[in-house]
Amino acid sequence: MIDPPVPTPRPERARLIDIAREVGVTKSVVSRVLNDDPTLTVRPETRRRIWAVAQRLGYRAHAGARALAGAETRALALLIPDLGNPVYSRIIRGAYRRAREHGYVVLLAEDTTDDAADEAFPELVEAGRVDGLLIASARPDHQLLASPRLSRVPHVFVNREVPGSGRNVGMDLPAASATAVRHLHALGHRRIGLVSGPEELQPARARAAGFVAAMRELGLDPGGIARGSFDERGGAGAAQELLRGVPDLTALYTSTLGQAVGTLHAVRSLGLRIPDDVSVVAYDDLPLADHLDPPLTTIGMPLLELGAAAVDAVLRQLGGEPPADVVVPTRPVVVERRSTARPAGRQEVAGGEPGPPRSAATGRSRARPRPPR
Amino acid sequence: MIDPPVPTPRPERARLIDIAREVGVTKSVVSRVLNDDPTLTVRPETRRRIWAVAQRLGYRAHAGARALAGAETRALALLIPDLGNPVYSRIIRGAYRRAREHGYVVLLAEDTTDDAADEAFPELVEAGRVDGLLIASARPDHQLLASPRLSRVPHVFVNREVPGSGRNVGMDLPAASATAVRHLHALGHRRIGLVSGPEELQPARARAAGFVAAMRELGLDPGGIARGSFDERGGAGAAQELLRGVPDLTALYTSTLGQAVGTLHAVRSLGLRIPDDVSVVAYDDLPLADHLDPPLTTIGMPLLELGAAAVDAVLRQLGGEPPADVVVPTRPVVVERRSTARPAGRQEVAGGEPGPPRSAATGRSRARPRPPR
DNA sequence: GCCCGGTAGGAAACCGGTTTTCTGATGGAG
DNA sequence: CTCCATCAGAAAACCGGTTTCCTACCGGGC
Repeated sequence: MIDPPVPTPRPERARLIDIAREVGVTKSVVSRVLNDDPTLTVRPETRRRIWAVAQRLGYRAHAGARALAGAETRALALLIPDLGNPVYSRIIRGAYRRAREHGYVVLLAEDTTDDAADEAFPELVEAGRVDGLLIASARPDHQLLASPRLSRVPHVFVNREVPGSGRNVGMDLPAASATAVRHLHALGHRRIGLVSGPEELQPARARAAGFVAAMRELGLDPGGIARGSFDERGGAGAAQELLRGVPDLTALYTSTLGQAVGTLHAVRSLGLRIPDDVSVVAYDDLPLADHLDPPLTTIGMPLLELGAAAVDAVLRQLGGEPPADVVVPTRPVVVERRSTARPAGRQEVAGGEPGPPRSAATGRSRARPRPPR
Repeated sequence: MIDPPVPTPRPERARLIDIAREVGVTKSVVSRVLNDDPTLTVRPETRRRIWAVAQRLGYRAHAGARALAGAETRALALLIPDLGNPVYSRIIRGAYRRAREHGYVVLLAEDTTDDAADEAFPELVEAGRVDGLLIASARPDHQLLASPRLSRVPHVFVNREVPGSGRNVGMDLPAASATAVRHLHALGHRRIGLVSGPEELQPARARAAGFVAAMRELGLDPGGIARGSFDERGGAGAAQELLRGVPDLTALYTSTLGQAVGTLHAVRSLGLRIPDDVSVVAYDDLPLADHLDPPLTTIGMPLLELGAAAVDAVLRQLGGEPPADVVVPTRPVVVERRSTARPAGRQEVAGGEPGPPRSAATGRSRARPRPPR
């Protein structure tokens, strides 16, 4: 016994040549059969046997070898700024699914502000692990945007536009604001405030623009806008500013679900009730909305489609087409829960004019006992 | 002009041979210098120049070529069951960081129940994209667990044990329960209920076992346990069951933050106040806890360390060590917010016996006006 | 003067695919 | 019967690294 049993010397993967040997052809034939090379002519019988053996052996091409041979990696990288934010989980899922339909894998990387971002790009793109790049919610000061290295790889920007890039994949944000405003207007609200986001962020501006346009169109004063960060704290601050500064305010539209959570706090801390005194609508419909108190009326956005569209766009670039901006056509929808109602008249607007009948809320709409005050 | 300008024929990556040519050596020398091959002897001057040129050209080895040449991919895959759950985002972050410290990349894949799971494994492991695998919260019926293909790649189970695998990386769950129980006991609670998870899930059992042990140790009756799924709905159901079935109950400990959200709903829907009538403590400290109403007292777990430990464990396997179970040593801590207080006496327990002074809450611990009753 | 050992690096095989070019056999047309 | 086209597949180069083995040079000891 000179040779002790080695632990794991053989990877034991089936290789092209294993199939070739078993079928009795060369590996080039196997490769071309499995890849449907149209320039190859083989007997149907041989073709069938190759497929059968590949199946039986569980063959899968070595991604590295394939990439090395000049073909594609068949992988895309998706850079996400914050995996703790559930918005992205839907975009990711949409991207995954579409990628799979095209035989691609999506490699996810968190692209936080700190130095980790420096690494994700070189480790994935420059190490040749991926063919293309999806960048979600790029910050305007993202160092990658200025880098010439970025331009050498097909890429798109998802969920936050980079103006002038011609590679933006987005949704109709103004339409989302209009949907929210029109819903509130239909309920009878006239003074509506917008809890907006940081002015330097394009989506914040787009939602604000849509808000202003929709308000004007309905003949309402679009002046009630306050800004804060996209998180709970920002929402609380902006909501407080609006509730204190805008007289007769009966409804708030927030730019993120996080802001909505802060808004709920702010409203209550001022001793007001939701939706009795103030209705609240939030952009983005996520599972959390169901479990807030009260369950939150939201604007549902096509996030799955957004992820899918981003994959489509980058695959088009891989196919040789020039990059182009894309807007997902699906329209925002109102997901009505219990944070919106007709204005009861926080002050003099006590009279109830007729409005559209309230549609059935999602979830159990058990009657909630109202404690006397 | 026979040859029109081709779009992007040259990847324009710097290769080993580019460096070699510029320095005036062969690529084998460059490779060995950059990889610190101890069997190589070179003049310090040559070594220096190689590094300098590599730096200047922004050289990065092609991952595929490296993997093909028998070396490692320097990538690990992390399978996550649900990217919408923020618990995982912390584990992921911990794993990323530790991996980077060792020069590895983490490729993330969502491993949902549906067919997508079938693809993640072959696409990442069998395509040779990764050297090892971290599997988070494997369900006991996960088809991968039975597959012999899994045993051929180094892997660990994170956050949910697979009994007998000898590859579990976990935290001290019983200690978490004990921490919660002791905290509530110190506040004066005597009847404490556990909102537990599905019995077939190992973490649910571990938390329940720790709960029972801690209760017994304090001479309390550990009988108040109800089960539900780990989400909001399960928490609401189990909490309701406990609040209705267990007399004199003054505190609830929930097994997840999601269950806590459901529990808050259930408590309120029975007309009880938090923390005045019922205190609530949740397992897992996440940002959301700060923004619930009231902000939730939680048991903070070492999730970053868990992710890091999982990476360490799989890297040890790559280094040739046999797999072994790991328990992250960091102890759970109480993150006190406003969902816990001394029991006011939901019924006859009205008298206030002295207890330990309330520690300072994280965040603003603004005095909370208690409305008269 | 010769041999020896260390220093500094060269040469080449190999990993597992892809792709282009080439060849042998067959069969039908003329 | 011969020739050419087509069919079916073979052969080999190549991608960019890693790794093992080899070699040329140099100085010193005997």
